[in-house]
Amino acid sequence: MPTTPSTTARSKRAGSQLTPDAIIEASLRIAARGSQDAFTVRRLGEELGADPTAIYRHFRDKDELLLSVADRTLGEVLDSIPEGLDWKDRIRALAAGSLEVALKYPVVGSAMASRTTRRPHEFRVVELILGAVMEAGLTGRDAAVHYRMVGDSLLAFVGQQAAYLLFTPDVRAADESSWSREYRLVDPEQFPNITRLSAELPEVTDEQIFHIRVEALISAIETRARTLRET
Amino acid sequence: MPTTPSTTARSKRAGSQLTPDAIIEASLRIAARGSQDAFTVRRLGEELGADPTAIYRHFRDKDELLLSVADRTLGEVLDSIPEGLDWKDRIRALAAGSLEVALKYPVVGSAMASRTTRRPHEFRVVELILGAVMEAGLTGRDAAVHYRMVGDSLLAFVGQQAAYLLFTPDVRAADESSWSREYRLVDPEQFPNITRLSAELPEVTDEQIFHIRVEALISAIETRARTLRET
DNA sequence: ACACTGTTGTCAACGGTGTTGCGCTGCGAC
DNA sequence: GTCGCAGCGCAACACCGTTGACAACAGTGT
Repeated sequence: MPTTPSTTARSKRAGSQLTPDAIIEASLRIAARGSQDAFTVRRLGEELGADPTAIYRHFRDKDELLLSVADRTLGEVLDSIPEGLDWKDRIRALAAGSLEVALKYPVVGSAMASRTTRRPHEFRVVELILGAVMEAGLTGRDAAVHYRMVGDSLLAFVGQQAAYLLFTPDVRAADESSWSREYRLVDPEQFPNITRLSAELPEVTDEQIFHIRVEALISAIETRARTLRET
Repeated sequence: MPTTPSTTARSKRAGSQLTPDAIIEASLRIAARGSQDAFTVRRLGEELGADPTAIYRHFRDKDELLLSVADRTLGEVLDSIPEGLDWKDRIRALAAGSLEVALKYPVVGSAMASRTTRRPHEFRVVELILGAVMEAGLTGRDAAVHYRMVGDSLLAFVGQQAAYLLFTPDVRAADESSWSREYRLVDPEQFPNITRLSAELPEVTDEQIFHIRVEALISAIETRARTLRET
């Protein structure tokens, strides 16, 4: 059950082949292969050259492993954020970084969309967002609510994008074609707005949506701060 | 394979016990029981008093059934939106209605967070949102992008809330307690902002977050429309 | 030097999932 | 009256996460 060789400094003993770190890294390797290769316990055992069930000596269940893997990727995100940015750019960097790793490890990103890891790196992210909204001028309950808005929104969006990558190619193709095909064929009487915009709708890219959603968060914080300042 | 008795008008024959509609309604009954009762094919067969695999005579696979069920709930949402609202209140009503049915049928809401049903009612939702952003003063590409912002954001948020309801009680308890317990115990040196707000953070309710996220979307549309008007 | 203890990996198996192929049945059409 | 065939039940498959019993082995106390 203990994750480290417990007491003494004999941690370098050759006997223990598998370590939590090795398992996490193997998980990331599988996750990086996207939907081509499902992230299953048996597949993980294969990747480690060990019996699949050996994993249960180091993690209580697959969920705990997933949380640990997610926390590792959170670290990647945090390390990619440069120092010395103002609050807006810090949020932008956090958003961009989160999206990047979520697309790199889709299984992880999608599984974490409505979870909390309660692990070291998560506290750093919370601290970062709180620092940003407070630097923007919010305090107390306002800061708390706006932090949750930013945190939940980023998680949801990033999870949404990641989950999309996990769909089988045919599902994804059907999804994409609907914009350019089916939406062009709707009844103009019943759906005048769709008809009017049928040319523009398929042109919208994920990057545009991502950008505008992040800016919406930032401007919500800004607006609230200005309102407080004026009263 | 055909979903209707194919050719002639003999659709009212008594022989066929199962119909797509009956299956969808049974699915909704199970989904409404939340996480207490998993939404599985076998459970669905039990609910229908039929063999589980009989469902495959009416739906290609579980995913297609899920899309149909989701479209049905979309209808519920649309019917709950009153006439004669201005664009802001229409978006608010759509958001509130979506959240309501997603929490009523968590499995459905969570599964649809990053999907597109490509079914009748979905076109009506798209039309509704497009109408709102155009009434706000956006056109062309601006309208298209902002529609996607609203649509994707609502879906993501509602899916996130629904997914949370599906977690086993112990996972949910661990999640909730983290705010009131663990976040109070962090190192004040390393996490000054968390420490400063440790009293306010657990006080934030889902309703507050929901409200502020929806308003952020509305004000983003408003701001963009004002910018266009001024130039 | 020895037995003991606790950790780590292997193996077989369990209960659960979605899904498919085969055979029966009974209705509607001719 | 007979036939065709859609609709359903049944058994089974492949896959999933997880558990319990067992073997190998390291470190420790006597």
